[in-house]
Amino acid sequence: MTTIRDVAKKAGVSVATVSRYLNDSGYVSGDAAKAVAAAVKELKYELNPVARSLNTKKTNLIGLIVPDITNPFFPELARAVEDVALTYGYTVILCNSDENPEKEKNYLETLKKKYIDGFIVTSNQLDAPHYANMALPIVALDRAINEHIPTVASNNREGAAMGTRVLLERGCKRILFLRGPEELNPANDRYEGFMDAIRNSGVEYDVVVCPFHFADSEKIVDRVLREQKNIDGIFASSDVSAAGALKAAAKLGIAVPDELQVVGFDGIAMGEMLTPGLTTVAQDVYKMGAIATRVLIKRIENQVEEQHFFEVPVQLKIRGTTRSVEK
Amino acid sequence: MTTIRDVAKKAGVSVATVSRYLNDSGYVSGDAAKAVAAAVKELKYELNPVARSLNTKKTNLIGLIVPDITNPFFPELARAVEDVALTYGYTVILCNSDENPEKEKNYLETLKKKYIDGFIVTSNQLDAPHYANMALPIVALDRAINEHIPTVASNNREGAAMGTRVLLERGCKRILFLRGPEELNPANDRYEGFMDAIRNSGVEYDVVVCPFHFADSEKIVDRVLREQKNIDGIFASSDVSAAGALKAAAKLGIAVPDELQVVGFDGIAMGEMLTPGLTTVAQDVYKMGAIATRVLIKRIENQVEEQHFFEVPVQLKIRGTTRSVEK
DNA sequence: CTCGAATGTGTAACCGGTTACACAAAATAT
DNA sequence: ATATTTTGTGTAACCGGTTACACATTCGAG
Repeated sequence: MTTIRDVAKKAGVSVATVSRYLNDSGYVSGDAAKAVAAAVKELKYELNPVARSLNTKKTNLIGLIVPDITNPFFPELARAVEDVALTYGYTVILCNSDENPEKEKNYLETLKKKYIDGFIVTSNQLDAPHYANMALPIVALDRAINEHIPTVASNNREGAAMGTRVLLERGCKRILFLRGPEELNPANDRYEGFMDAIRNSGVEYDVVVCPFHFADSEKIVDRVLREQKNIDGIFASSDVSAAGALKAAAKLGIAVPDELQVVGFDGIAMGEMLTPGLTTVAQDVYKMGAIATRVLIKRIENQVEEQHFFEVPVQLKIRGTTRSVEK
Repeated sequence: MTTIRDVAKKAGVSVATVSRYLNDSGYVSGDAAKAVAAAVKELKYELNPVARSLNTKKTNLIGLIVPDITNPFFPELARAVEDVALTYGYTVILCNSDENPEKEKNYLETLKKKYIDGFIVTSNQLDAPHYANMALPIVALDRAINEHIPTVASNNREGAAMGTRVLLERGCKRILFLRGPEELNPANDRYEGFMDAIRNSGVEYDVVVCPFHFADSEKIVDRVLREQKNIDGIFASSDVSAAGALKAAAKLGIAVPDELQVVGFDGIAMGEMLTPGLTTVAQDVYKMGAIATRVLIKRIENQVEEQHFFEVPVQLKIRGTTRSVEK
């Protein structure tokens, strides 16, 4: 392995000059630069990033902490993070936290020791002490807003209001809202948005807490639909729970969208694979990931960025689980 | 930051002794061990892994190269890799290759310089020169088998035969096989399996090449179904293309499973969210990822492992896109 | 009792970079 | 012409570990 000393010797300069040349820092004369460049080329020298990291405490590594990459919301996010990171010369470490604070903390600490440069985090415990003392650039995604941590999120509240209006405009008279887990910020925002839209509509509604999980949602919706025969619209806080609802409806022989209209939230790819296609409030997950990554890298590279909160607009995707609007 | 020298001083021993104690290598007396342990505790010493890596050229990092994490087949794989890696104290770097050899090569080289310990690769270019000269532990997943690279894969051929038989047993008289891309090994194996089962059945069949992509598949199947009205069974080489086929059938008003039965391959979560549920040949993706990771780590840690090929059995999941078997 | 092997420890080189600092030469200001 | 600043370079310390090697002691075998 050729080292910087080999290069220095061959170029007839000191290692300091070579290092300055390589990092474009400090003064290097034209002659020296030429000599070093030639030596680098001739020796096929490649800088050892680990040795560099030992000094600089930087690694061009960023951590992406998600609850579970298996949740269909996250792969696209990961993809965006990876794409943007690559553009800037960074590499992504994937961490599944299972929403487990211990696991999360463990990752944070282990990777910090490895001189990781920063984290993009999807977590609902951003206020936990292990984040406060972090002293490392962090960007929060989708969830939880903390004073000191920049956050990228969809306008969940407005999005949920939009989704609700889709059902209202299409004549629903009794709407079931599948509220997400109460400990999740975005789920709460969506609940607020639903309430915003439903409150003055005069339409009857019902709220049931339902995890973002297919089988659980199917079970819950099955029960509710059996108990309350007159429900003609469901707004689910996630596409996965919407899929569960559709399944339950199908098993009960309830026709969608004729007897029951369904709207989801998220915009995951599965939505259009269903038949009928799932009407949904689509988040621009890729964009969220891309923004988060850029913000993080800016922080890592000490560029000033005054903005702290980045809201990414959602977009309605009207598909087959709702009827056409005019009566 | 406390260093090994601080610990040595406090414990009244040399840095070599501390290092030996920490690494459990060489001789360390009971007294020395106790003194060092106490010093470590008192100083809250934590070893700097980057400094260590500079010497050992190991980082406890492994790379996972997938074509695209967004493809629903891969998140579960990534999850398995991550879970097992964590167990052994390794961390996972995620790389999306887009099947692009340049990108792949670039990752390989960049990360090798960072002293990454090994790679798990899902690629169809394992014979490419950049793999041959790698001199790093690699395990191949799902695709391509190379003399020197251990491979973990499903028994695609037998699985495809099983899937085909599902249609045959249920009385299909004219089967359409959606063959995957010809450059993918597993797709070819599935084709062979299909042929194995169909050849002597006397049943008519048709083969169409179809990428593992929803919209493309829908388009292709739509065309074929329009042209050939008598198709009563479709075996798709992937669940995503099966979903496309179902969508096409629905749009054409063809009833599944009454007029047309469909079987997929992969066993991704989406399959059960569809209505009717997708009958499929399920791969045990999690297991594949877990095995691959264990094999890789064994290699990294120089444990001998004679076995080179690991076949993971597939499992039939009979759901609603096929009828019950008895006539 | 002698000797070779096993046990235990420290010094210093090394992994491969970065960078503070000292110093010299050239350019600019006075 | 002198003082000051800018430019350019090298030496050596440093980042924080690992480890080859030399050396000392203890132990069991013969």
